Amino acid sequence: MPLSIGDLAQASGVTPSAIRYYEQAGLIPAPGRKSGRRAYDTDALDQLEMIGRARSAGFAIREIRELTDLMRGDALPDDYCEDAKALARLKIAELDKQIAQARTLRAELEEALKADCSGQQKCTVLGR
Amino acid sequence: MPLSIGDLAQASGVTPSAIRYYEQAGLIPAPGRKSGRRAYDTDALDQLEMIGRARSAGFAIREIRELTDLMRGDALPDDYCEDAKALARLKIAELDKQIAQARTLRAELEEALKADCSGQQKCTVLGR
DNA sequence: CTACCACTTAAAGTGCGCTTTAAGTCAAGG
DNA sequence: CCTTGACTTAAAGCGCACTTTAAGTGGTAG
Repeated sequence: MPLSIGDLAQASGVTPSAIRYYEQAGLIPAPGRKSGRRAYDTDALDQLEMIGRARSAGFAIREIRELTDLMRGDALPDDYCEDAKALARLKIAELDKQIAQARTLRAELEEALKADCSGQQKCTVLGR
Repeated sequence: MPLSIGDLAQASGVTPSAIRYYEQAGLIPAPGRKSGRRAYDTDALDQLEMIGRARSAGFAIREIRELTDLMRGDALPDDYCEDAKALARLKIAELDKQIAQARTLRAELEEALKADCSGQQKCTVLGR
């Protein structure tokens, strides 16, 4: 039994208007319709979750579209296979860099937490 | 010898206008002036690098300001120490979540790379 | 039949994070 | 002296990712 856009929004935490926006932007395929209304099957949920991960990793809508286009294998002749692999490797490298930066920042915050302010005039939690 | 805003931009990879914007937004303190012009010392560079990490981790300018305010220890009575710690812990948790998501996405891309398209009609690099 | 409610569209609006513009200041070099 | 060029300001502009609005379409419950 297919999901309405409202159901999908509920399940995914993405608003209906954002889902329509993603469809228009080509991030998700246009679903079937029941009496004019969008009817999704459950793998739309997986797609939205992946989009969420990519967004939170800082990828732009345009970049995500490049990836999802490839993942759907749309009109992708054999010749482009290496291009697709190159794009994937590029994104992996970006993720690695981003993960490293997040870890550095995490360490800085963790370090700051070690400070002990008890008995001091000023809080030194995040100060030197 | 202090750096001009142009020098700092060169060294940090952040444009002069973005640096002024960060100053106006309260992310970095207003530096001293030499005949009307901003004169930075080298720890401005560290601050910009940290801001860069936080931005790339998806933190908003407002959130970064909260952190940098605390790190400068500005007008922070002892009473607020626990608040500061709570904020730091919150951001650490956000970073952990974000790192986990980035890793999931990385694994998805890595998995896609394992496909072998040679001799196929369509590229399957990022397909099912 | 009526009312409601979730949906539909296209278009306009919003907030963020800068960037660009316009007009002016200042120190150094020719 | 005059130009050059990097700086100064305040204000306007821009692209992105949505959100909101306005007007309309069904299917269902009372």
